[in-house]
Amino acid sequence: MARPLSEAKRDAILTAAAKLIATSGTGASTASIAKVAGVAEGTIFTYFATKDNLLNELFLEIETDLAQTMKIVFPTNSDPRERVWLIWDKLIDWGAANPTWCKVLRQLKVSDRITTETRRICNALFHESRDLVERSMAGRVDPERMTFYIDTVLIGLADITIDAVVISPKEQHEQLKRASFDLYWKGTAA
Amino acid sequence: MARPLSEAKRDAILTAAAKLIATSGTGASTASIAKVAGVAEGTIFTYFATKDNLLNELFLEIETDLAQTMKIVFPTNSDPRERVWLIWDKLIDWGAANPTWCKVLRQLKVSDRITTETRRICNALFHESRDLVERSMAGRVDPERMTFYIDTVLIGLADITIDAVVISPKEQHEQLKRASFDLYWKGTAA
Amino acid sequence: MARPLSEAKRDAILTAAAKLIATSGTGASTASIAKVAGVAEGTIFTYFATKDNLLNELFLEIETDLAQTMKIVFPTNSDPRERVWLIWDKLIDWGAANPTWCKVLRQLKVSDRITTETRRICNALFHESRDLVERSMAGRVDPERMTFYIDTVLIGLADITIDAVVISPKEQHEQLKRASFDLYWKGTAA
Amino acid sequence: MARPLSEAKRDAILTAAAKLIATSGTGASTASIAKVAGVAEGTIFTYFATKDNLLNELFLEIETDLAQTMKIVFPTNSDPRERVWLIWDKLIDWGAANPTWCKVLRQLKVSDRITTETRRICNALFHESRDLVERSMAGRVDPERMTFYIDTVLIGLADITIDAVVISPKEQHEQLKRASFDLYWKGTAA
DNA sequence: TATGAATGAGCCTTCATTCAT
DNA sequence: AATGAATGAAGGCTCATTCAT
Repeated sequence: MARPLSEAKRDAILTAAAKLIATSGTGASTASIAKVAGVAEGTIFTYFATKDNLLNELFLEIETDLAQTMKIVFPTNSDPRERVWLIWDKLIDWGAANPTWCKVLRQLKVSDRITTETRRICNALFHESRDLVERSMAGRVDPERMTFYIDTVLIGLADITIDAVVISPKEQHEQLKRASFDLYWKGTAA
Repeated sequence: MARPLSEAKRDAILTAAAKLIATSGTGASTASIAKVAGVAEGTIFTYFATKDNLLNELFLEIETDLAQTMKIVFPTNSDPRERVWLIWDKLIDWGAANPTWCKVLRQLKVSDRITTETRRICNALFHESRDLVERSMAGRVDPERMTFYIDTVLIGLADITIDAVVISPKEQHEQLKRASFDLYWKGTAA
Repeated sequence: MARPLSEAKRDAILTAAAKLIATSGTGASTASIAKVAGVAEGTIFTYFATKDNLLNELFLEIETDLAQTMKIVFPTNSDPRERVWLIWDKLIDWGAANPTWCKVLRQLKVSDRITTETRRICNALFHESRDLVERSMAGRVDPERMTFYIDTVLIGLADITIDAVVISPKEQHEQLKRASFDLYWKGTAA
Repeated sequence: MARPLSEAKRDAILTAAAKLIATSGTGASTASIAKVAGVAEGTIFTYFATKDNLLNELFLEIETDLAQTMKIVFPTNSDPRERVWLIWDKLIDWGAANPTWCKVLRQLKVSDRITTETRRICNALFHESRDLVERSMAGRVDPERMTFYIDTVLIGLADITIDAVVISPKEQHEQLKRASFDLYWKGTAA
């Protein structure tokens, strides 16, 4: 066999792409990505068929990592509030720890180069965590509003919080996290 | 230089730009914008020095319109909750009425082609309304959290709601508006 | 109105393309064509949507010129042999006078970048001349072989002769022309 | 360096190249050739130094096969006409049996990637058959026209006939072969 | 020797901008 | 001022060839 495809090189390309897309948007050129990744311009296309493909894979990669982060084993006897809090905590911390990825996500979410298929797959990744939240909220939330409060507001509010966290000094992170969670928990009560 | 002759032509260009940027992002070509606007390719550059300039002007234009919408004369004897509700109501309605502009805003907010100067000016536009909200919330919100709840969450949650409203059937609009306001009002209480 | 599209520039591009395709085939780069034509690389695409389009237009242009050449007004009382000879004469002379175009034709005829539609149009150009030949040959040629002798052999033999003429010294041109015509005329007799 | 180990692999590459060049011209990529041949991309370059080298070898291979076909032992007491006919017969049949090779030949003949040296070698391959034809034609053809009729027209007319045969239903092959031979034989008579 | 990932020059095309009309 | 042809610097992608395995 010849030189095998290198996972390291693939990652270098994705990392370089993330770095550049975070600051310049999807307009970042494949040439610049190759340069930052330390590979030849053509090499990008042995790992990704097209630039759009690269963009979609990057989106998938980041969302998968985020979804992974949210898969939590709850302590026994934890109450609903604690459970949602644990997820919230993880979510915001992930954002604070991966500011570049957050910026990339914001860029890619509004890009028409991410296919509906990719979006569908990503949504599915969060299915489990989502249902966990729903079960934890059941009973204390108006059922008519449940979908909106979980699928739209939860993710949205977390994004907002992450954005705020990323540009804040570290000592305020916990405070912001608590503030947004409080708002969400109190606000969603029937 | 004096004001360009045709205000109508300038508007046509901005409208065309909005339409195209909403769907294709800032990558929409000046040629395509000119075509949709019904003017020659070169004409764009008699109204806007560069494409970036056009983008910034468009951003400003939309934000100005939105800020205008939020300038409300409150009924005498209206209570704080009612006041914030009125602003909320206007905000969401504006989004529902201007879905294209909302999409444009989402694109431009994450673009590095909008200068910090432009962003600064836009922020200033909302100063008055912002203070109005602050005065209405004073007393019932933890002062430490006030800034975060107003400057970050209010706008952010409104955006989220607008996005949800835009893709929903009309008969759900009021419901969503109420749901998000309830969440915000109850959630921000100390 | 702005600068009008320049027929001269279009011709310069086609001429440059012909020159380069004659020697390097359809692989001649658009950049090299632009350089030889004395225009910017981008200008090619204001005159031709794609390279394939340029290729097809070039093919059409050359074939049209050749078809024009073959539209002859015969002297009154000219006999069939003389008529076919006059066409033959024009055909070979055209080839001798336009060696570059001949080479281009040879390249483009075997290229899959010339569409069947273009080929159809070109065939139609020669319809009139073709029928003239058929009428002149009627009676002295086996009807079963007529199509083959006209549509396939006439054009083919002329091509062969032109190729030979192009690489021969001028004083042999008439000789070669006579030789191939004699072969054709005698050979096709029933 | 000695002969590469696998003659079969070399043939597979040449066959694949022929198949692809017949349809796409010399622009067929070495990668696509490797794929069709069932070998690795790099393997092509252990058998052929460059793509141009592969092209030239392919040309040589096909022409050699054709030349082989034309080496005929004539029946004793065969007259001149019969001899030329036998060669003609073989020539056209070879074309009908090898349509892909014919298309390749047409592509390569007009390509500047086939060196003059390769062309010289190929011409030499047909020397014997050519002289056979010349001897058979001697006496009944104008000596001044002999070279043109044999070196240019014979091969050219055969090509034309082959092209026609290849696109015709099988039951017309003999007819076309006779028609073109008749034309040639009668046409070349002094 | 065979493999196929890696390379980077080069290709066609797009596009913001300029400028002749 | 308005037009749209002209420009040439990128951009995404392909490909012959090299080279590590």
